Amino acid sequence: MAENTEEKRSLNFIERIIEDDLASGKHDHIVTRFPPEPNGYLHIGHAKSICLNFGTAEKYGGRCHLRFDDTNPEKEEMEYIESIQKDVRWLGFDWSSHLYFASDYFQQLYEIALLLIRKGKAYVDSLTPEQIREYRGTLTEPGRPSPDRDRPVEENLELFERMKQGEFPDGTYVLRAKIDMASPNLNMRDPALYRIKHASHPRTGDAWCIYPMYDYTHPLSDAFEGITHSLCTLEFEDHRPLYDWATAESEYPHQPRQIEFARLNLTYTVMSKRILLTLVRDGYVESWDDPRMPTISGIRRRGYPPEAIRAFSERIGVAKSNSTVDFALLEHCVREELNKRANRVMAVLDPLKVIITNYPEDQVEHVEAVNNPEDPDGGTRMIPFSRELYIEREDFMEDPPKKFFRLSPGREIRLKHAYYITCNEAIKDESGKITALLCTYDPDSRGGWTEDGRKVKGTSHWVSAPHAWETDVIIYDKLFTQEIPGEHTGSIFDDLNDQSKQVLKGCMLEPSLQEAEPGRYLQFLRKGYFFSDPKLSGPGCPVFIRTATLKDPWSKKMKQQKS
RNA sequence: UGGCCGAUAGUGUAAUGGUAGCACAGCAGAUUCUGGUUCUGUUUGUGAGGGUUCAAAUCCUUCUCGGCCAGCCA
Repeated sequence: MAENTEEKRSLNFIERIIEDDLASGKHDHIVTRFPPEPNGYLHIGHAKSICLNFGTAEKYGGRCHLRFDDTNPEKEEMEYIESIQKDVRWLGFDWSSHLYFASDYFQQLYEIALLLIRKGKAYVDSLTPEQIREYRGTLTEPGRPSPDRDRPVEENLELFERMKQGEFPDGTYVLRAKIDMASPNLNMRDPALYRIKHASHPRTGDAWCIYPMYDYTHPLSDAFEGITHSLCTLEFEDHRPLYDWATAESEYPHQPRQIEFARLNLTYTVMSKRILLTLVRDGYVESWDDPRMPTISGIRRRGYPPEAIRAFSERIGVAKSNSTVDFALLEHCVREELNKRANRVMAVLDPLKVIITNYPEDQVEHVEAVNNPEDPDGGTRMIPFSRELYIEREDFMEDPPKKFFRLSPGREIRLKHAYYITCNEAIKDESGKITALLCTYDPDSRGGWTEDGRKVKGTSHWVSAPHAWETDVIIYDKLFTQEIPGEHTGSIFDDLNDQSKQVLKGCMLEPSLQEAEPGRYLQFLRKGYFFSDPKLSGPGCPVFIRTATLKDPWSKKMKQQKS
């Protein structure tokens, strides 16, 4: 059909495997899964995995399951189960009816454990955790068999039953796979399959006091669900032989295949759950969904659109080498999306009063403003203009450097959508601080242009003073000052950016903004992309936070010259 | 000096024996009622040595560097 017109995009190594499997007839459809443990909030690294799993399934007309790996009741909570579902949906993915929980398989898993025992492939061990570690050997020395390794099947069965019945306290017994204590891969040295935990599970309550381990549960869950390609991160590479052992020994007809890829690392951020928890717990940020956090809930509040995250995920690709993606690429994807859809509005964040001396005292007129030049259907709105206005303080310089083409004494600029104005005088207070600018306007320049076609290089945004809505605006910046936090200082907490949150008081916004509903993506003209934070906004009083700056070569150049 | 995996511009990722490409970042310019967007141009790369071949990022080999593994976590 449209084959010729479509550019042939190169495949990543996972797609290559899938296409081979489809071509060879090994599979006629594919099934993937996203398997979070509900023990915390999802972050941008999980977003990569979500996009990869759901996106790949979508691409090949298959399906992707959302499965919670809830095998450790001590760490897991209902709250996380809900937030994770919300995050996946927000990213734009749909598991339809395929929502699963490893805990739903507890009975099935238990029965397979019985099978393994009967086959002589598993045994109940009474060694303590410390002893098991000793017996395991080291990276360079083989392990030794546990004294319980050759316990008779009947005895194993009986003990396992009693474990299940709750006869033993935590840690007294464990069910172990009987594989190879001399394997160079430590995961194969008789790994634990079941442990005793007298803990209440968020979903199964007190029905069980033995819980299966990840290495046992995960491959079998994949098998039960007919997962064809089980995508996980690199650190599970060493577990693959065990994954294959479990699916084979279970004698379950479907054999899934585990494929590992490199997890996402991003400059200027940390992805470790432990550190993120510390940031929240010790008050470095305000919450899990603090807009500075790399959590999905954080970036959602920050005003990053889900489409941008998906585009980002697409662009970073997927491979097997450890890598760290430039944060600038994420911001690029955010700007690219927001440029298309964010309406342009005017907000003066650091106001400087401008008085148009030749404009009638009580006159107010309304000028028409295009909402989004990138969107032909974006429409226009009317903005009040009057004798007294605010412009950005940084848009005026008394003694401007070269290439400064904003306002200064005797110079003319354009007020966006309105008129040309010329500055005549800067009013100062006793301390020498400029308090107001006296300007004149050209009545023939209404709308921001003139018949004579004279060039006006500078354009400023502005707000009519009597109509302005005065409010605070929150400016967020990177949480860390270093590309790799802690790389040089040894502690990521020494590299925190103490300027990561600033509340700007007394900002002057165009009046229509007071009506902005929560969750609006906006561009404050020349200042950046802003978002009405759904968490902080109330009816009639949206709270705007900065999502990202605009690219700004001028201020970058000024900063470079300073330093 | 155990095992497994990896190494391509600054960053990320293609090229699977036949012209090393794309994106971001950087730089320079054009356009612009946002110093935004858009457009054009451009700097920079196959970790090292050896081998096979007419031809190697790609195959073989040695080395170097990096990551992961000794939870009854996932």
